[in-house]
Amino acid sequence: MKSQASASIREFNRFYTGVIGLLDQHILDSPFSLAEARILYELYHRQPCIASDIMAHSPIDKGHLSRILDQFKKRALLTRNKSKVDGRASHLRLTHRGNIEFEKLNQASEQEIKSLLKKTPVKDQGTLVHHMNEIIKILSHTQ
Amino acid sequence: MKSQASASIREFNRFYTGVIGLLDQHILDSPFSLAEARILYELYHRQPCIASDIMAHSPIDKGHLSRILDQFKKRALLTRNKSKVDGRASHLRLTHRGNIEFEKLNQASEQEIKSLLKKTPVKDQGTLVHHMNEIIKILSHTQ
DNA sequence: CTATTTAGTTGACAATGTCAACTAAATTGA
DNA sequence: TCAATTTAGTTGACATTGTCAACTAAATAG
Repeated sequence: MKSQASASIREFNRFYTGVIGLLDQHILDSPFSLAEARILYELYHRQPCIASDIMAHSPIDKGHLSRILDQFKKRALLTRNKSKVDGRASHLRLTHRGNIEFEKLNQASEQEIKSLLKKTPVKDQGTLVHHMNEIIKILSHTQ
Repeated sequence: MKSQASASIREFNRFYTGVIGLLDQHILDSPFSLAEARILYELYHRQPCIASDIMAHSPIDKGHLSRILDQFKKRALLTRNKSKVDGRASHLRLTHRGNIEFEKLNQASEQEIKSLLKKTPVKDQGTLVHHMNEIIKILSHTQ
């Protein structure tokens, strides 16, 4: 690898860290932390699931996760039902309210992206998505 | 914008957050936090500069920055010289040791990228960089 | 069955980030 | 010119977030 490549990648990383920062701003106006928003996303898409499913797909400490789930339970966003086949695990499911909260967050995120792209011609938006998909293809073996 | 585009962008964001996480791992083995590493990067490239130059280019609270600079001073990585033209500001410069430390971090980062790409054919590495540069072009107006 | 692994909880704590009040110097503008 | 405002940076107090290890209980392996 030319060392140039690694410099370019690092430049992209700094740039894109900024983009992600901009796009995460909507979370600041929500009742969720970044970690909570991520967990909510995982719950929404994986439910019913158990805590270790989430840990397998999201880099979070199990103590931290356990407490976030407590919080969600207290806020009536989540139900935890002890599994009948494995007494150690609990089946996690979002409540109606939990699903609604996720969808609100999701819509805010969509708005954030629209606002980011409001000066980007639609044609370029398609090209952008293409480049992103290609990057995922090339790097997918690393994840 | 098709809502498909925003879904793709969010998928890329989740994916790339993971990549950045992998590439930042070397910082865990270093004597620097993520924020410190970022500040060190800015200092290295902008020196001599003042604290507000860094704040203008890095999204960090001024209190936080002030304390990180204190730390760097204590660890003999940094000198602070009160400006003669503006008595409020101090000129920041890395010491020899500070520069060395940055270069070590930089090399570790380069290693991290090499290791990430070790299964990626060189040709794909070039293509990857191309896609990254195109994304920067398309989104550069947002930063 | 013992030994180990897995799922999750809890306590203690460290690291990190945030907010506001504050000093001092520079700049603005009537 | 000089009071008002802005800018640069510091400090204290605090909240949030993340990390580590010890622990219970259930499941699984040999």
